[in-house]
Amino acid sequence: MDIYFYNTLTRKKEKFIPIEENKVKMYSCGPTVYKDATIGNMRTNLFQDTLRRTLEYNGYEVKQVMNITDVGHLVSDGDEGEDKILKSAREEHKTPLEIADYYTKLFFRDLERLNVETPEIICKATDHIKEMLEMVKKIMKNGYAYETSTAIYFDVSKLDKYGMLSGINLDEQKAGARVDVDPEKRNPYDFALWIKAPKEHLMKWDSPWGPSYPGWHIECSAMSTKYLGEEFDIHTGGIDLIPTHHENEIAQNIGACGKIPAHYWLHGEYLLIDGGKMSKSLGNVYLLDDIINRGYEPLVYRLFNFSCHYRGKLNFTWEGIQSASISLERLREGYQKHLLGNADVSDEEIEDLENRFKQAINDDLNMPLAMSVVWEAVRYQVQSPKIAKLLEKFDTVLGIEITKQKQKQEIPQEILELVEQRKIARAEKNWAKSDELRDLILSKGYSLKDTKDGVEINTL
RNA sequence: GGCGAUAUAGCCAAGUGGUAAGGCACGAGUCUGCAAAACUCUGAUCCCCGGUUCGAAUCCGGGUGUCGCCUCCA
Repeated sequence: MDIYFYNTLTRKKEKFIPIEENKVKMYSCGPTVYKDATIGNMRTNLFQDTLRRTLEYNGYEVKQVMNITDVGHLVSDGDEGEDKILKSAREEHKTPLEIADYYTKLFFRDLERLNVETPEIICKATDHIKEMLEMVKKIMKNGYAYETSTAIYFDVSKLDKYGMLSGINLDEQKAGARVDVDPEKRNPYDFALWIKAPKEHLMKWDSPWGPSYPGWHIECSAMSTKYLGEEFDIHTGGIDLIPTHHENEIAQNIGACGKIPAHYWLHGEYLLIDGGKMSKSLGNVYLLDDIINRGYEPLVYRLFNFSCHYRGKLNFTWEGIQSASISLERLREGYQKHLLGNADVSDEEIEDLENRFKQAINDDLNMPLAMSVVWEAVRYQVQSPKIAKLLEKFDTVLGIEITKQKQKQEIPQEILELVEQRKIARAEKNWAKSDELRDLILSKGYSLKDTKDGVEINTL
């Protein structure tokens, strides 16, 4: 079955044709490890994970590379201000290495909690200084860069076209739109490939231009080329990376080897908070921990993400999380029922569900549509292990651990005794006492359900 | 000012020419002493105006609203 992706480069949905049959090489822009990753960051990672899982579902062997930016990302994308890592180091009284290590660990802890598959290659910028320097030299040699007193800049005017991803037209942009343009820069959109370090700068390396450090964008060009080659299949990232980071990455690769690195560029939209953007100043920045602290398991957030297409703005609300939480529970309960069912379902029926699921994910990762097929399977008119099997297969893409059973909690003896007393009261049809006991148990933090098979006790 | 996205039931959200998927909530029912849970059933003509068409949420034109980027951000 064909797969279609929306390609930011062409602004069209295109049939996916890999360079090498049955193999996919993809590069995913990873985090700058200077602060906690937000649930917004995680949305992008979930999108990328769904992408790779979909490719795997279709039988592709995926080689995914993800970078860890631990140097060079300045406070401003206009190549101004402090390095983000250094800024955090100063504020937290730690070394840059400590900062990077600390936030890298937290990042991967969150990915693991969200059941995100680990990329085949994870590479740190600081481990690839040599490759980056080589690339800068190459770009310079090809005539696409120039030196100033402070940095090596990429000269965007040397390109036939700068702005192919974001659709900006340099002629139409106001030259002075960016404040504080470095007077030595030839064009406002020129960006730093390499930056000369001030004396006290903590992170710097030797180079033909003295002690210096890399610009933000060169790492991705250098590392993608090293691990995936000059041309690979898919490049992913958040939508905000389009106008600067990815645009510059393309410029660098063209400057170095004349090629646009990736054939397909996929970008995930923003997560909104209560209808607006997430920002520190508004105080609405949420971490995965915040969701966990409210008593939800991390995979609830994963399922929540499937309620909307990755190219649409997803609005985060606690109501939405609650909705996803209930859904997750019902999906898992539904799976268990099918597992224990004994009805037969025709192979044609199974095949039909499977086809429609695959069609949905293969159509530019249409997860909301795919979920509707999942629900159809879960709520099928009869219960059958065949459907359970099918759901397990779906879950290789969903990653919501649909086979997971509710944990049996350790119930304290005190509660068990009260439940026993209530059982006797009920047998005597002493409803008043029965309800009194139920309220008492409730006040101690446990809820009761009277089912056909006896009493079910749950913690609140 | 430039670029872009979006407007579908209370909420979230699919659907891009043939009479509106799905989830959550609400309501009703089954079950239960009651409750809870579970299951079943129930709801929208798709921002407004005009046009194209046998036929439009879906195409075109105009309008309005919301949001994002161009400054840090996935």
